[in-house]
Amino acid sequence: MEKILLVDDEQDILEFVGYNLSKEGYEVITANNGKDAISLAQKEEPDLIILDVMMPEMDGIETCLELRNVEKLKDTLIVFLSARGEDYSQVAGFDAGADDYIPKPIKPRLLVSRVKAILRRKGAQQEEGLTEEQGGIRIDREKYLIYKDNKEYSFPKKEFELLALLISKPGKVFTREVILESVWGGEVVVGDRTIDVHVRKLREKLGDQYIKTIKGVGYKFEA
Amino acid sequence: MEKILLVDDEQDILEFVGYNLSKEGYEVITANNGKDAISLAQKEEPDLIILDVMMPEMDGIETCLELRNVEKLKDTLIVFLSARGEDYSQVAGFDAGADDYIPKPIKPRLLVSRVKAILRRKGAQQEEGLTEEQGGIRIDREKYLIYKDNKEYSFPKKEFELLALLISKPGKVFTREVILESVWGGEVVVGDRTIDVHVRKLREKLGDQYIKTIKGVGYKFEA
DNA sequence: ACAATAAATTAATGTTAACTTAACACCCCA
DNA sequence: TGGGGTGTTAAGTTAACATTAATTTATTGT
Repeated sequence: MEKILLVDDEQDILEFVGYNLSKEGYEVITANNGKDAISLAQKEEPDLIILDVMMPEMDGIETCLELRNVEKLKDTLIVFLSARGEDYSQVAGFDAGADDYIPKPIKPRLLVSRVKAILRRKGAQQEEGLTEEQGGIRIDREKYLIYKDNKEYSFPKKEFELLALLISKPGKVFTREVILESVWGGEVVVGDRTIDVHVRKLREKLGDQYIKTIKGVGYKFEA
Repeated sequence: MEKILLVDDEQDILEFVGYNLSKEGYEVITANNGKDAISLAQKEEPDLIILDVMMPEMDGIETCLELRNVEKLKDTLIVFLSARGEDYSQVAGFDAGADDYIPKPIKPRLLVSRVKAILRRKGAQQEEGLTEEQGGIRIDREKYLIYKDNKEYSFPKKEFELLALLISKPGKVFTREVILESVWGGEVVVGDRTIDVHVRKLREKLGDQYIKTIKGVGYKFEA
């Protein structure tokens, strides 16, 4: 049974969303602020965390960033609840490392289908982890090797990590912020062109067709 | 239970692949040439068709093209089996309307995980398709893509954000002021015609019927 | 420990798509 | 019939990215 941590300051929402999810067979645990959420998440290691964006003291974005800094929650799924119109929250949310978002007002059916979809995607990724390849390129973290056309290549660390990140969710656009955060880590500040140059190297080695630029947004991998 | 139609001229392959798939709980039916495959597909309407590229008389590509001409098989999944090295078959196969391909020699585990992945992708599409679509247009923020008539388009950022805003509340009129605030952000001051031009571009790409002008008020999206 | 080599970053400059502006056409209504 | 509001096109401008080389920083081998 999949475990979902629900975080919101409003008791109503916790009950409403919690009810709908447990009805579908999920195990639901709750917290009503960011702090509790973080400690509870570490103890319970849920499969999915649903965070309200708007909360007093520590909002969803902030909470999300903190969660992402916890090693064992690195690939826990995080989904935001955000009011329509707060369009910015989507962008900011994805920057903070969210995997999806659910618009308010909450419609039970949409909620449930989103949650199902995202958990399925995760299951899919884990299952495919070792065997599945994307667009003829396979990556082996353990051996630190890239396979393409039956040949194996050994990439430098940063290039490897960058490729691994992009390929981990083919099609998804990763912003520069997310890339920096994820490949270079928290506080490191590197120049503006560093990512570009690494992308260049990857394209040089793999061919231009794999990594696509979305101007003003970021980069993505495509098969 | 999902139904898979297996097409190959070699009895060995049919048995080998068929065995591995039915072991995983799929219902497997078989044909050993293109002609039979087409008539069987029409009768049985399988969820997935696995076609060997190399077959006497009518090869996989040709069979695939014919299958794609049958209305009720339009979105049936088709996967090719092709010998390594016949790299071209991938290209030709995808041109013919294939959804994936499995390389020979066939490794049972890869085969099964590919089949699972592709059927899951289909399931996901169908389920998610319903959630956020307006008038045949769907927006995927994560991939930064617009889908219309099963085709995907990549829009520049401002156009994307503008469309996303309008489509977020179909029918609602957004004033120029609100649009500027939301797409361009707080303090930016741009000229009077800027929004018009972006609307023009969207209409050019999507067709005129979607974005409606309310004179003296603003713009809205309509299905 | 040192040179040799590779990797990562910065710097400088080129390139281009995206965005904005400008100029004018149109249309409807007072 | 003229003015407010919008549509259209093309031309101008710029922000973002690409590219290449130079420089700094790590890693490796002896």
